[in-house]
Amino acid sequence: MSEQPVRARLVDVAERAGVSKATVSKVLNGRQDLNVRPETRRRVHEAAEALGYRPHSGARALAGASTHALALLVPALDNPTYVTIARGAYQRSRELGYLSLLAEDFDGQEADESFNDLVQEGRVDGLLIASARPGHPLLKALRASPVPHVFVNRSVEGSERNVTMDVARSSVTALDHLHSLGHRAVGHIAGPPGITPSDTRKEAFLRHAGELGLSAAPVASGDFTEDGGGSAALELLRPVDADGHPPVTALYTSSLAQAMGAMAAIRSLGLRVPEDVSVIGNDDLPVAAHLHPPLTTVAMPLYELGTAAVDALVAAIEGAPLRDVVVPTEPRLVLRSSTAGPAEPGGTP
Amino acid sequence: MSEQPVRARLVDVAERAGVSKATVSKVLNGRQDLNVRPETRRRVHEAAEALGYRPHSGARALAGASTHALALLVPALDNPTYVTIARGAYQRSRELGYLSLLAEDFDGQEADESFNDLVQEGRVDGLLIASARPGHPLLKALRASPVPHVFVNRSVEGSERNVTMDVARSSVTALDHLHSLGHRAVGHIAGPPGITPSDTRKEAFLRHAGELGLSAAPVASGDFTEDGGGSAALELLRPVDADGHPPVTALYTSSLAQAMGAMAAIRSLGLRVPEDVSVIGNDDLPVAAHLHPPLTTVAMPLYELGTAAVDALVAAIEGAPLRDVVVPTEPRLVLRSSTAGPAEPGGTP
DNA sequence: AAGTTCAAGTCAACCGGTTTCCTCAGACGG
DNA sequence: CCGTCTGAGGAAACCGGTTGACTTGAACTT
Repeated sequence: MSEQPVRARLVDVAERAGVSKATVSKVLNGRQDLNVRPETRRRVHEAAEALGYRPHSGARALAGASTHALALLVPALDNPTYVTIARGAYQRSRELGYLSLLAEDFDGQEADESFNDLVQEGRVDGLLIASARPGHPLLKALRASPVPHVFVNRSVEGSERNVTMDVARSSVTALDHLHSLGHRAVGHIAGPPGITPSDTRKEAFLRHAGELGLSAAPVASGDFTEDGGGSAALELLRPVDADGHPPVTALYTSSLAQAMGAMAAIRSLGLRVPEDVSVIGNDDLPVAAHLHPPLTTVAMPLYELGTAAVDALVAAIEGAPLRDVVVPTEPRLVLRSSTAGPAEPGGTP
Repeated sequence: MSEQPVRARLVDVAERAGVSKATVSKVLNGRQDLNVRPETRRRVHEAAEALGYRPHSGARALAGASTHALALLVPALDNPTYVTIARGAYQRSRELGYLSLLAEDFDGQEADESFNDLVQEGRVDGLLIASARPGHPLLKALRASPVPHVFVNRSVEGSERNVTMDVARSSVTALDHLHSLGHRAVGHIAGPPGITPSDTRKEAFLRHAGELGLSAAPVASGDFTEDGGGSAALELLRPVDADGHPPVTALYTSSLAQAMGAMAAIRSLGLRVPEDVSVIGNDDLPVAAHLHPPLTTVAMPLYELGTAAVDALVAAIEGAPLRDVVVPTEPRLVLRSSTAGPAEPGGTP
């Protein structure tokens, strides 16, 4: 029954604690430029607690203080990669006393709207942007109205506010695995060109393929979707030779959806996974274990990417200078059944 | 260059249009209790446009008006079902001049926090709740502080504010399909007990199985996940008889993830989909087409569920009385390759 | 001609916080 | 004994909107 039917306000807390609004505000915001007796401090906290006081975010924002809210813009919510990042961001936000709002930014379609709704209307203090790409409308808006913001996963060249993972390393990990199984002709299904993690992964793939001395390392681009992966896979697997062997014996894809599309494409050519073609995908999401066959992946620190991005953004909001950050956790190989040694040359008909 | 570096405020618009703040506010909010000359009205709109004016949501909320924001609470964002609902909600919100915020409510874990952050701190005008279940902490909080809210998909008995789909019909559609293929023993993988769409689907399944005179219609429950579907499938498929035939020749699952788990379980018993066991899943999400084999589904109007929920909630916020709503679009069978006629009795070894 | 009505806006209080500048009492130094 | 300093907290302005009461000039009645 200590529950009030109506919201408790700052004055209510002040009255109950026997002090003024000003004092309550200062105490609850933990300002150290202030002298209050421990006893008073205690009374204030007690009153706030008892009344279940929650500051009105609008009033706070109006008074020139922080809204204690961030927004995360992701390009596609049906891509579990972003959901994982979002979870990390949400959790870390909480820990830092911020609320993180999630918005889908269909590759720029909604960017301006979201920007207006969230930033211009003063709902958030900063932006986590996972949907950046060259020419994105948001980039212009951000220059006009310089809200604190960081770029997550997809970086923006020269912005000095990118929070990313070691994606180059993921290509190396994937290739090393396939190489150690005996594969010498490996194809890579990249994401759309121009998107940084995609480009970086591709360059690292080509470089390391050279270092390993692979006999073939073709690359095809496609959307991060099943269809994108499917058509890219067909590009890489054709033409099959007289014995029915495709030009590569393994595929390394940029997303899980692409891996699914690639596996379907492989089957459509009458080939099997992994007997004829091995497949390894990026990002170890729960579904990977439930595909047929279960997919070998390179696990990326997505959750951690989310937390790191929030750390950087909150620091920026609180006045620290921004700089590029790469989360330290290394990509990790998760072995399942979609990769195996290649059929011996001239082997099974 | 019409871009101002600083936010335009109401006074700025008023000044530019040569009227008072009050007039601008009334004009922009389209209040009809007001007399303004069309000419004045035009000038106001023009000025607002030119300055790129956006009302500060906090100021607005503080002044006792609406924040023009809603929140959607979903139990799991990695379930694309909810993402689809969220998209419908988001889109419809926009059309109605609201912003819809998405929050993950891990089956009640985060409910109180979210409630505090969003409702108590005055960030939103209403709640769309897709994560309801009996005993959910939110239900108590909602009674204490009666914010406008509706329950989406998962209904709350007697609340008179449920927005749902015709899930009973989806069971009928699925069963009719399997029956027409010749299946007479069909198992159903239900969701966790106590969650309404799950219970309703199950009851409809049993009723219609009776109407069709099926020889067997066992039900097993499991989480909406792959693992949940997998273990439920094993329950239903065991024991296999001397010929290796399981007790049912088809499975109808409550979620796509369950269907994936079920297909893996079927294979683990050395059986094939659809030759030995057919599988049909609920909700036609894009991935369904890319599974192996492509999954036959019952398409539910998820997007529309999202839009209908927003319609109901906004109506409630604007003062209309609430009532239960069922979206009119009927479940639709989407035929793919995971369903086929059962093997003839005593057929393939 | 004076009173009434109405259209077209304006005034100013208010929402719930934050922050700057003050006050006030007691301690302390000279 | 008086001036000053300092610790502890208060008064009030302000943020940017909304809203109901109020003003004003013109037209319309009687």
